[in-house]
Amino acid sequence: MAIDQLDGRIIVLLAREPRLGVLEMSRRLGVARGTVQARLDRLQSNGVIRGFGPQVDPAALGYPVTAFATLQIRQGQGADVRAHLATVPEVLELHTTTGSGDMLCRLVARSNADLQRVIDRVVGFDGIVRAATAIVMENPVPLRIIPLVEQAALQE
Amino acid sequence: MAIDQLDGRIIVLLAREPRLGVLEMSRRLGVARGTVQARLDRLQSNGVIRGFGPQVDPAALGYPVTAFATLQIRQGQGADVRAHLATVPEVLELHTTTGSGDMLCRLVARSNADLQRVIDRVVGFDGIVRAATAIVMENPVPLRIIPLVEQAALQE
DNA sequence: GTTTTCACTGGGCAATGTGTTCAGTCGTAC
DNA sequence: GTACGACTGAACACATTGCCCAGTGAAAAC
Repeated sequence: MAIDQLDGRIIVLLAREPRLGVLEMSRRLGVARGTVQARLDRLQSNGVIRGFGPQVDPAALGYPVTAFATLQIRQGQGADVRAHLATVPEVLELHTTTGSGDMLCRLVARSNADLQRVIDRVVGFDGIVRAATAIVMENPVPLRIIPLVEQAALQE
Repeated sequence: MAIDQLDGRIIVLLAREPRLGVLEMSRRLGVARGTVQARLDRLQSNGVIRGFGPQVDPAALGYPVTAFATLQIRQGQGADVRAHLATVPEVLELHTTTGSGDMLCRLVARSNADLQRVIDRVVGFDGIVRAATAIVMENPVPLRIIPLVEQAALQE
């Protein structure tokens, strides 16, 4: 579960240049190929590296509008609401949070007008008492992991 | 910018089994290798596929606590706050949203106690007027893209 | 109606990387 | 002092990659 500095360098290198093969990585890092391979296997079976799925940009897919919605759920309806939201493709992410039956979800839409349709579909469900939506205007820090990995690697 | 069904199948296949090579994908999809290669190149230069970076699980790195913080920013201090938050490794993501100088950020921490330290560091900055934090308890829908890709592929 | 354009096919080629195995070295924990 | 675990450097067969090509078909332009 703890990663050392070599693990950290492997992850950071891979994050910067994902197309690198094991052989090229071992050259860059100055270690044997088998070492890199063993580390990668370990990181993946550890669950530290979940996978190498393609990072898709919703904006490029035609969904340039992102929003976060805070939902207040009627007591005992949590499971139903979760199931409902899971069926909406525009719901990219859903969290339950502290607070009385609160959830937070990330939405995307084709336009501000389309966002209204998405929100209607999201909140058009019985268990949802109230919804507050915040539309994203800028994304100064896109989802990142490198600084955290470097931090974790230093603390060994 | 629009993707067709073959593009969609490529992305979905790649999301499910990221280790697949171009040759194996062409076999599974029943098209020529060159076609898959050309589509992938196009998807990447389009920006639809941003990359294939490793998906790192913060929990496995020792940061099992996730939280979302809503920050209210003093007028005109936005740029400074952004720069400040970018230096905090535990800030994984930052958005500016509608609302009077509001920002939303995703945080991780080693424990609930550690979250206090992170929040102190985040809000210990002049331009931040107020902060409201919601701790994530469950994550019923982890960040996903496949349903949206399928939706986009159908609409052609 | 003819021609151009474009994407896809199916094949071949050299070069490279992969998965795997092995023996040898080093430091550390017992 | 010995056993263990991790790393090294090398070898091997094999599959895949990047790149090229000519041929086909359909749709768009003329």
